[in-house]
Amino acid sequence: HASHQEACRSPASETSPAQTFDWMKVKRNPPKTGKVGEYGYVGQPNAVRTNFTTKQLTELEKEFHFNKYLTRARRVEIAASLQLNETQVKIWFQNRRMKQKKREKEGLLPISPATPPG
Amino acid sequence: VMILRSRFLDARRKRRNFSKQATEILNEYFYSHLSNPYPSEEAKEELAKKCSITVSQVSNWFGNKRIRYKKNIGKFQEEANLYAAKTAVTAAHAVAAAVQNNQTNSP
DNA sequence: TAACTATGATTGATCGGCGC
DNA sequence: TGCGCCGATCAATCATAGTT
Repeated sequence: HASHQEACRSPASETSPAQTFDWMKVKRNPPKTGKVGEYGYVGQPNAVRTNFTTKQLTELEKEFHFNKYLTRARRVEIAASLQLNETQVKIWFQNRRMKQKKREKEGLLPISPATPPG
Repeated sequence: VMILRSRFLDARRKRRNFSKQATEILNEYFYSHLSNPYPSEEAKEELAKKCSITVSQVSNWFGNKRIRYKKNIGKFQEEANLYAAKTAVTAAHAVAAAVQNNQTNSP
């Protein structure tokens, strides 16, 4: 619950390492990735991380190289063909784009240590 | 269980621990900002440069550190006190320097 | 050398914010 | 009011490096 310990303090340098701050209490809600049934959502909120099969990843990767973004229609097709939720496909593409961006960034700066002193 | 792990066997393969001083720098930052160990993009870039690692590696380090710290706070107490004391000394020096500087050139 | 632990990286999914 | 995306982060796990 609430603590009342902070009056005035420098932005850095804590004095009591044993304190528990809010970030240490953060908890993520479990994945609501339920199975998709013909009648809508069915099954329990898959409380665990889905492990995509190599086949699914291969197909997703293939589609990604074709299109970085998906249209609703394409998403439905892929989700159905790969036995995944539309959300999972959507999230996969989202994460894939971020991964792509990170790679482009990484593969450009690191190799250039051109850093004049000062 | 045909969980094809073969997809991994290429990246995480050869991992190198960061240099001791890089870890030192990262830990100093972490424990001196324990109330909110979330460095800004700029701070990450600075840490990355000081540690000679990439910004992503700095992000990974903080991500792992935060999760593992809160997972078992007790296990990090010793380390926490160690760095707390270290930064305290640094802070003391900084204050001393500030005072010195204040006396020599300050209207 | 085996068993165990510490640690960097990967990734499906969540959180908050933004634009439409 | 809702949806998709971005950027950051979480949390679990993998594979390896280091320690016992």
